[in-house]
Amino acid sequence: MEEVTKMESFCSEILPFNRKKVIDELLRGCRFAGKLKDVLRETCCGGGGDARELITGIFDSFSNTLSMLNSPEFDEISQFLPSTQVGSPCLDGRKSEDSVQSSKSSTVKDRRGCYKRRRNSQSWTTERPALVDDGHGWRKYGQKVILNAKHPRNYYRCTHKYDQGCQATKQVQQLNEKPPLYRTTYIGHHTCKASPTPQIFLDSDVDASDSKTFLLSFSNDCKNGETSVSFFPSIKQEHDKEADLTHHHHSSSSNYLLSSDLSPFDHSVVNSSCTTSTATTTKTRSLDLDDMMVGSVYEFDDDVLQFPEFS
DNA sequence: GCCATTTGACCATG
DNA sequence: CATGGTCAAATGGC
Repeated sequence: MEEVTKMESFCSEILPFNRKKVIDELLRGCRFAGKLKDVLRETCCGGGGDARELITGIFDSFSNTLSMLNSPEFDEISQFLPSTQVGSPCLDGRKSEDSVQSSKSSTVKDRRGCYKRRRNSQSWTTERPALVDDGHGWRKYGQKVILNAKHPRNYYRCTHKYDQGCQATKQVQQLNEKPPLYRTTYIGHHTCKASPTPQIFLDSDVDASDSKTFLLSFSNDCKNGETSVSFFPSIKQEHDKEADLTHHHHSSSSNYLLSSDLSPFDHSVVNSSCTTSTATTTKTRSLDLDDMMVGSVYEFDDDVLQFPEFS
């Protein structure tokens, strides 16, 4: 299985510590994913018993992997990570900014060097007809009139920016009045511990109690030119960590962490998403599910993913 | 009094 | 220099 080979190669590069365990677990998960992929090809909705069994296997596998990665040993791994990782305090944390400021003028009005704009942070955009509660606590810190825009843009930061150092921000701008349309740009992932409420699902027709989390993996098969799709279940309590880890380690990847019911998955949507994946090798990108909503269009740095409203 | 929002100023970036 | 992202004092609501 080519996916497995790529995964092993990847793990060899970034996981020198405790590598075999991690690789074994990831390989196992990949095998399950491959089987699941085949099953889903034959069944239109993927909700059969076989799929459920495989999902359970993948669930266990990746849970184990995450547990290992979250061990203290992982801290040692982090030193091998690329320096371009997002969320570095040196890039956008206020403490480093303040230290810069303190070395300059003490005048209150003089804020030269007091902050740096965040760059390299992962961002994605949603467009929705109404402002919805995404489950996170946000605090407005600015409003700006934007050129050629009818409405001002509002700037929000996570309420846990200072108590937990969460660097997540979002920008909300109303695009239309009739019908109302709001564009929300999320920048950075939540690192705060506060667990979001499931309210994000209440805005859609999806029953929150049945909602599950899946990691969609898009990969191109170099041999026959086909794009393959795998998706894995995840756990709400852990996906923050998962997203964070993946984000830091695979900055140039193309996996999508989505929330949805398993059954209503629409193949045409999956296929159209795949065509936007430019990878000639397997790419992995995960996103913070808590910030994503069913029924929205997501634009990432270089990809577009449409996730339809389920009926 | 505390906390969130408002708003003008400051600053980074292209 | 224009634009937009962020800061922080002022303000308002509870």
